[in-house]
Amino acid sequence: MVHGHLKPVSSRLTVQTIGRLSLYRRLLLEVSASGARQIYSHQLATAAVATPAQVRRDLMAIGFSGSPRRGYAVDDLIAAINAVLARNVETSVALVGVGNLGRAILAYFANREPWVRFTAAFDRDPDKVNRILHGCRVYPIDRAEEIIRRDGIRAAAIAVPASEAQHTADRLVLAGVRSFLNFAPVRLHVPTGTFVDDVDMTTALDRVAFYAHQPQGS
Amino acid sequence: MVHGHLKPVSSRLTVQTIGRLSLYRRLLLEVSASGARQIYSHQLATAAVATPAQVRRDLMAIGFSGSPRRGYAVDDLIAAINAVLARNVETSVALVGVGNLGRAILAYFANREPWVRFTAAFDRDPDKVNRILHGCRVYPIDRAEEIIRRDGIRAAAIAVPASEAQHTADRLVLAGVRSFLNFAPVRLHVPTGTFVDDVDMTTALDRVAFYAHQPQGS
DNA sequence: AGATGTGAAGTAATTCACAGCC
DNA sequence: GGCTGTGAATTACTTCACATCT
Repeated sequence: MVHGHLKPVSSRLTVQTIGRLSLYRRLLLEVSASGARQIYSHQLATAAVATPAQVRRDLMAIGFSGSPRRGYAVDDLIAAINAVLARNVETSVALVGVGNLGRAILAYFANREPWVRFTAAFDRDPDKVNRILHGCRVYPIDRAEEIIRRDGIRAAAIAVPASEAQHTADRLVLAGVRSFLNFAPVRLHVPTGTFVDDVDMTTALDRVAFYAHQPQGS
Repeated sequence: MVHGHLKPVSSRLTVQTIGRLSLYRRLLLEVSASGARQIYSHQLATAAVATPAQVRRDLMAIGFSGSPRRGYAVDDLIAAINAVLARNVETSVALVGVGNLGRAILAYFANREPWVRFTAAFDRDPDKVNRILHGCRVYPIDRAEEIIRRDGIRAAAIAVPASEAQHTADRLVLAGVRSFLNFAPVRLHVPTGTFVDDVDMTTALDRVAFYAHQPQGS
């Protein structure tokens, strides 16, 4: 779930379009690696479990055109999505909370998305500090504001316990963070213009449990 | 993101209502622990970062009524949500893939949601098998069908590499699983009547990176 | 007075369907 | 012929606004 609000952004780029562009890019990178140079909207739609019209709308939203005969040029499309999603620069992300979940996040993203890098992690526990985990240095939490300001970090992942999440977010906002990946099972209150993407595994598991009990079919 | 599709379920219970009910329950459990017996829609809405009308609609959808004078009875509401979300029974969930992420999932959910339990985990690696992690026994992947059938498990979390996710899902569907929590960064193709909730950290991180670059405000 | 419950309105997102092009 | 691009239609979701109740 996404909240934190009000980012109409350049005209027609909604949150869900951004999400699907991320998915398309991932699929296209595989397609490209497999050697294909062109792809049709219906092929991309099948891979993305979406409709061809949806794919075309999304590509229209970023101003990317295909050819009626040959579809979309795979590598050009990847480049276009790269340009939109991260402005062709590497994004630095901070991580707060280096528990089980935080470490799994660092491991998961190490070398997975070259355009995003966890450049600093923070934890309150002195035993965790000053190590390097999966290429990311862990600092004491008190240095968060200083380092985030120094490095101009504007995105952060929150992997602290639920009870500390709001306070953590408040501090990070003051330090200049305006985009959050929130793993804590609470909703964060943030100022207008700040983005929050909730990765709410708790809610997700509850939904899965609910549908497991629904009578089969329909 | 949620796909897998077509669960109109009992009239007005949409996927997002189910998700918010999960959130409300979590908030209400805290409210209840703090001693409050009644709560107004606007209070719950503030905690959930939603509107009061949304909260009332959601509660209407599960047929729960409050009193104009005193709002909603906290414990009754928790009970009502429990009845809807998991039919008041404990849901058994299988985990496939006991890597970094899979282990973090087991750790994260251990004792977190009493109404859901990871009762069996599966992995291909013989070194991981036959241990008990956070109360969950790890079996060889070849025994998945057998054990899922035997225990009547209908929900599963997929935490295998992207390249194996579809194949894993196919096998689980055959064994009787009809609701998936998918952590792999791919979209699963599943039969109608099967539910998939994607916990797509990759997409989420890309979104966060995108909004980190958006000009501040609005 | 200040809540709830809800029809009606509004807004957002998706899909249809078809003109235009290769 | 079969694809793209897109206005129009549809569907889904949220919010308004007010009658109703205590």
